[in-house]
Amino acid sequence: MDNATRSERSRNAALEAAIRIIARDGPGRLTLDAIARESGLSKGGVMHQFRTKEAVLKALLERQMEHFEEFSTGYMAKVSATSANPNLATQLATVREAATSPNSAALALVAAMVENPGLMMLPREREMKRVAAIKAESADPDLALLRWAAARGLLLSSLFGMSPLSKDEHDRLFARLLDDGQWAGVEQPAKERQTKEQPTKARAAKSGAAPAAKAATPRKRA
Amino acid sequence: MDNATRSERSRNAALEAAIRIIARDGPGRLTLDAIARESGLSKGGVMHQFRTKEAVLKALLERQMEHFEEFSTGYMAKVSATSANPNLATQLATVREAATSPNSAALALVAAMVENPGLMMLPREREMKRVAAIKAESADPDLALLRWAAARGLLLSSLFGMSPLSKDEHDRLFARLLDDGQWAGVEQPAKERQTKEQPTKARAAKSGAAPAAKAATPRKRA
DNA sequence: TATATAAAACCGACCAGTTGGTTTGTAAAC
DNA sequence: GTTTACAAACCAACTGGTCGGTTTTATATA
Repeated sequence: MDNATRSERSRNAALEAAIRIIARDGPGRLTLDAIARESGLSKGGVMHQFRTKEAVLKALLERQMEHFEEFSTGYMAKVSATSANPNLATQLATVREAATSPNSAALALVAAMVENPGLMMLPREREMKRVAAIKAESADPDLALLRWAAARGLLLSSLFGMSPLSKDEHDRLFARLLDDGQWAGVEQPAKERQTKEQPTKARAAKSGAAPAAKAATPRKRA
Repeated sequence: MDNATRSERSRNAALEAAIRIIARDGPGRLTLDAIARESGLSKGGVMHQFRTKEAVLKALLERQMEHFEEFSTGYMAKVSATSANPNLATQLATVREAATSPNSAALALVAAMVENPGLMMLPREREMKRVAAIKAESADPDLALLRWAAARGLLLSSLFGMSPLSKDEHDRLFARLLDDGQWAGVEQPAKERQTKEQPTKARAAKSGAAPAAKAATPRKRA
């Protein structure tokens, strides 16, 4: 077999084994020996492809980021023409994809954080760009951010096995998040937002009692 | 020194050391030896207070849950009279508290998950009750769930060091989440919600295309 | 109150197993 | 014939956990 492809096959086998281990046994069980066992390679073989464990983690992260990047750009291409906020739509859809995909490669992220929190820098930086794009395209940046945050909440909760929601609810919520029409009702032009809530706790109700009233309020944008 | 208080002081020292370690070095670095070193106790001393590492984790979890439970009930007492949805308000405030508190004890959760995913059962069950209460009290349960999810998204993101948001934005978003008046505009009575978004991926634009147009669409309720 | 004794809290050396990583050897690809 | 891909034995450091012993506190007795 060709040398280059042989190498790539081994790298691939190792990384996929790693993901399998994380998903099955938890991030704490991801060791080099375990990867060797699970992939069929010898430990020496694994170490030949990745000089350190951190290299494995980094490769795992990059691979996952690449995967979702791909999904992202594909989705973006489809909606950028029709959507007013394609970046938000794309991010929401991507997060949903991550939450849905079974062996969720997003587990790589968890593993990375456990072992070496510093590695989180890479995804965080990429995320900052995305958030910036979302804010830039939105008539109400904070609302967009909140929709984005909600999606992430759903994703992370289920990723860590602490989601109290059923799959049905999960899907329904994502659908509503993605539906721009559902949110137009609370949009507020960036600056003139009335802040009726001071950051201190101990009171947060005041309004909200008569829910239907506000619904009819007309909304325009620049 | 009294025996009982001596014990409690040691337990306390160990648990606080544990939290410090998780926050500083990541959950993967939490070992019994590290706890001993960091707390000033000897390893034997630590082992005397906690028979196994799992016992440490469990104690950490329980302690954290107790702390937020306390905050929760306190907040609830204050707001239950005036708010239309006190459970949601309380949960939002509690999550904000967790996200704000510096040494965030919520890290215990991460550590538990890494070491023994089964431990997540306890917090998840408690969470399910809370979510049920939130749904029960709300005129638009899904909207409430989404506000709840957004709060969790903000919390978990910053907890894992992957929040791309500034502290200012963070605070502002929580404030808006808590303000019921800001959300009345999109409330929809539980059942007759239009689902224009099927859960398959690869298409989610269709609607939302002409955003302003849709915004004017009247939404009525029973 | 003084003292003997038990019990609890704590220490630190130690154990077997595991960890990330290295070294040495070998067969195939170049 | 040199480099590349892999295997297998190996290593020091560390892992969770045990154990015999020392100190501190509690209790009984006189």
